[in-house]
Amino acid sequence: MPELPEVETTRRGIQSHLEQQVIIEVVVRETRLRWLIQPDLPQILGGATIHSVTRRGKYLLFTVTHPPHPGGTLLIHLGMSGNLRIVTADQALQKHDHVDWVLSNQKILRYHDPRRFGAVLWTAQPPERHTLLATLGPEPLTDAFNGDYLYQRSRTQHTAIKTWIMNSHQVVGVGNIYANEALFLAGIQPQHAANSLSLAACHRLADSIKTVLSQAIQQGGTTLRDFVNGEGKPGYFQQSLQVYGRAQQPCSACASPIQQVQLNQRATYFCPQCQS
DNA sequence: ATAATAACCTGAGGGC
DNA sequence: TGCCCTCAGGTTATTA
Repeated sequence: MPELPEVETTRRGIQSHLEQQVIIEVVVRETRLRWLIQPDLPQILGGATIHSVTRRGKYLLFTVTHPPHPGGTLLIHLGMSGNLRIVTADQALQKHDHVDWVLSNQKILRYHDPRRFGAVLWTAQPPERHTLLATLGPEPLTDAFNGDYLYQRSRTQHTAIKTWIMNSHQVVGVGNIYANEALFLAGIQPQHAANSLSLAACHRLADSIKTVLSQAIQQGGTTLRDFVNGEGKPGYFQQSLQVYGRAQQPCSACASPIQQVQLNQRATYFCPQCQS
């Protein structure tokens, strides 16, 4: 469910409630996520102080210190259906509320994930060295990601450009909704081979990815069915979607019917007139 | 190395 | 009401 804008929206919503707080207790009700939650996580985190709440791609990173014990980083991924909310103790438990972090300010960070594709992982290493983070591509909203990078990296890649930009080893954070939207904005057909794009097209696409993701963050993300931010409220970028979920509806620019095809098992939407 | 596919899960919605 | 099918915002592991 959550792509970069939804994860960033979550981060911004929970950050101020967590930083400098001590973790009083960790309650794990379900350990079977994408990877099993390690059994000693409550012991490791009990008494630790949360220093910072940052993001790398679609991962949230909670840096904790625990003197005289070693510190480390809690990594949380929301998968397809996860969310993190700040709640109070009187908030009734819902089905699929898998983990609680009880904090010294009386608040609780609550992880909810029906499909359990998400992850809650602990690493004592610098987080960028963790196996899952070490091979990630650049952040799309930094200068390291630009048209030149996209052009150079895609020269040997015959896969569809939409599949390419959704690959976190090339660039992080772009999921199915925003891949569709960015390609529409750039005027590029999703099924074109990545190595067939001109340098100019690569620049348009990199710029479009930055624009779409930035605007979505400003609007608090996209709520299709169940995304909620740290306060439990939905985003509203869904009102700005130009192609995603709009099969057969008229293109906002030229009124041609939006087409839907399947690309690598993912629903793909584009305007056959505006995107070439 | 590259590329496509299977797999991990639950829940919602449609057709009958 | 219920059963069966398809689909869903992600990513890794496996297979050609």
